[in-house]
Amino acid sequence: MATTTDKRRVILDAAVRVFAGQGFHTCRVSDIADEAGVAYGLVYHYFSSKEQILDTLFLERWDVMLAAIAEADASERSPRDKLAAIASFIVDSYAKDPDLMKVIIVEVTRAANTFGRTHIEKIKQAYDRIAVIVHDGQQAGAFRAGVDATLAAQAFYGLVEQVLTRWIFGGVPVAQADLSHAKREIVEIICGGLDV
Amino acid sequence: MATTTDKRRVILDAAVRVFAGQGFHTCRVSDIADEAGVAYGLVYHYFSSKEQILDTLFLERWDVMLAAIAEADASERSPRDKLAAIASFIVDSYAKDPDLMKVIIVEVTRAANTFGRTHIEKIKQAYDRIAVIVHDGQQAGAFRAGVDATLAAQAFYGLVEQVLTRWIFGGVPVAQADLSHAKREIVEIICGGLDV
Amino acid sequence: MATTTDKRRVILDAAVRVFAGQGFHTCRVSDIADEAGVAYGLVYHYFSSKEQILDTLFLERWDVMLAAIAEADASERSPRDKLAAIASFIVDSYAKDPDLMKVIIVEVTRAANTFGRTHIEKIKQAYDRIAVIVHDGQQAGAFRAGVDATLAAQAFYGLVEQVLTRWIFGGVPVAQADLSHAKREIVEIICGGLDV
Amino acid sequence: MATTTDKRRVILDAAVRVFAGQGFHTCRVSDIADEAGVAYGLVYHYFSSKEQILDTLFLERWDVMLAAIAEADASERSPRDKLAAIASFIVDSYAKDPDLMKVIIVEVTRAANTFGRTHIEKIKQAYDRIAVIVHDGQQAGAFRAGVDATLAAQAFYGLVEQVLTRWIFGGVPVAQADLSHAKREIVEIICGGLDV
DNA sequence: TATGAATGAGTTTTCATTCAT
DNA sequence: AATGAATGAAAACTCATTCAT
Repeated sequence: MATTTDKRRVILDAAVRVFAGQGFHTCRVSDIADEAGVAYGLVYHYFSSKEQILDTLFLERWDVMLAAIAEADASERSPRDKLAAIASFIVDSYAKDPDLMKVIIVEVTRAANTFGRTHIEKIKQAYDRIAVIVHDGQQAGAFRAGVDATLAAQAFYGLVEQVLTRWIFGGVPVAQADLSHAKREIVEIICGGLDV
Repeated sequence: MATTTDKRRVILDAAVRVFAGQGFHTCRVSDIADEAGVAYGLVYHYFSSKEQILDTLFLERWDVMLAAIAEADASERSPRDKLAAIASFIVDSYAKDPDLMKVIIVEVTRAANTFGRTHIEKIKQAYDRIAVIVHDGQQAGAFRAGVDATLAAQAFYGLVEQVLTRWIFGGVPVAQADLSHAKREIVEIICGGLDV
Repeated sequence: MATTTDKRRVILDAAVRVFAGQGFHTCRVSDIADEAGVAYGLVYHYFSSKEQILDTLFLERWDVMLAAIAEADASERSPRDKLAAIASFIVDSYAKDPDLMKVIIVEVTRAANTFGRTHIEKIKQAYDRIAVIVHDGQQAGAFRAGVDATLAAQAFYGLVEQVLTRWIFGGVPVAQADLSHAKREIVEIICGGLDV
Repeated sequence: MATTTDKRRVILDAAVRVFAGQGFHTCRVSDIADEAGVAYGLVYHYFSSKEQILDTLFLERWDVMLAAIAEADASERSPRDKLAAIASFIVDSYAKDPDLMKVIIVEVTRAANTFGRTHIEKIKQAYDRIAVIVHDGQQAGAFRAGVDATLAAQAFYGLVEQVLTRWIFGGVPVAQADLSHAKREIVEIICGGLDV
């Protein structure tokens, strides 16, 4: 059993904890090195800047996310179940590694100025694919035709992000029951709406 | 002769433009002074720190927002129209001063770590009041009882923020038609849902 | 009597001493600040970088030098005396402020890679004006026509620089007698040549 | 089969190109390793520091130069022809390997502070031997007695260096005709002088 | 109020050098 | 000999904040 000591990975993982704990702007590179238990310079051996670490973290994760969305879309499920699968995936991602999701959302996805700018395109891909699911659902008669698909996709993704944000802000570990509840309700609200 | 030269106001307004343009973390206090056309030190005459400027900006605006929500809630409208009024108010706020809304959302509302922390309570008030509207709507039989009111409020607010974020990221001025479209659809989606 | 405390000047003068003593590449900005007796940051208040300080020093001095050459050329002297005046000016410049001349020569004039590059044009102006003096001397029949004027100018300037370099390397203060001797001999060698 | 892969030599040659291209202070040891196509650590296997590489380069070349001067001096030539031989040797050295000469002159010979310091003695030997040639020429009645031999030697060497410096700064490859012209004129100016 | 020079701690980044393999 | 990961000291530069005028 190979006790892998991939220092690059160690640094990346340490960065997640540090970014989540103090925030990207607030932390120092030395905090990451310390947390990783490696020499200062090694961080720069593997990454060209603090930004590039965040970059890497985001890209790694977002690609998994895009793959999950694609897979959901490609499945034989109903449109509603496709959305459910996506919501489920994101919620589970948070449950598995709250720090990582916190970093992705707080420091990248929602940071319109500094960082998000760089990744707008990549981020939009996720929105767009969800919009396609909604649109196809409308074509297939599973969803109401009268709604703006793009806006609906935003509602869906906005709600998911909002839920995670609450958990992130809350600071308390989220119970298994909350996860299930959230998964179920997210779809219920978006699909069922508020009207009687 | 009301050539009011309230330098404090001038600085505040300049800060909005600077924060919106470069981001809170990226800009320097001198950028604000330059933009305002005042001496460096004057910024510190009126504000104790860079943070305090953002603080002030947020508080000023958020109180107006809370008032608007309260007013909507207090009105004789239907629950759905109350949500419509709030959506309308926020969208109009963006139309009137996109830079300010950008700053509020990007630098405060969504900055879970650094800044948002300080204002969580204040921010939550808005969410909570919206949740109350939903809840009351359910009590009154205007909204479905089966939905989690808190989650529904998050869906509503999440969608609104998501729409603004799109506009913010887009960088292009938003047409009047987009505003009206957004106002209408936001409510339609949240209330009507996607299901046929 | 205005005890001028132009901190900018103080920094510039301190830089001369530090550059002369340790060399541009070897010294730290903090050495300059210390030598000047000012806070670290003030150096950056007046100059944008360590390089820019050297830049300023060079430009200030070289312009004086070009003016001296121009003045010598404009005078009614014989070509030989014009060269003598220039040699005299440069030698006196060294006598007056050896550190400054050391910095100019060692760190700028002779540093083909890093720094000199930037100022090649400015440096060339001096060479060219001297060449013109030689050329005019040849036209006027005061100098031999058979020699390449540009090369002769290089010989003249090369010798002057070589002499200063010796003094610089020598490290010992130069006696008045050495100065006079040098002024006289420089012209004698360049004009009289070695041949019997 | 002499596919000699003397890595030490390869590193040395690569260093010449790198030093010439970026300058000693600006380049990194890794640049040299990259240029040489060897592993980072190998540079330190053969040399104890970046300085030592420059050291080696200088010493190798300067010894050849001193030998050439000695040889010229030992020959049966006239003093004037001895100087001509030396000028010729240096000019040819530049023609053969401009980068190497550039490094020697710019980074060692002219760097009074940092590097030259170490080699002052070695450098002076060249000057001194040239001065001896001049002095002997005066004794033999071939050169004018009235001139300071040391200064004359400086004039000679100063001109040669100045000519190379021009070529170095120029950056353009030098034509064969320029080489011959320079060789001829250098001696002509130093020996014949400017006077009619 | 208003100015902007002065301060100096704090952080990123660079890179020569070492060392285990 | 050869490799390149690992180390960490060193320095430039930034900028919020203070303060004398």
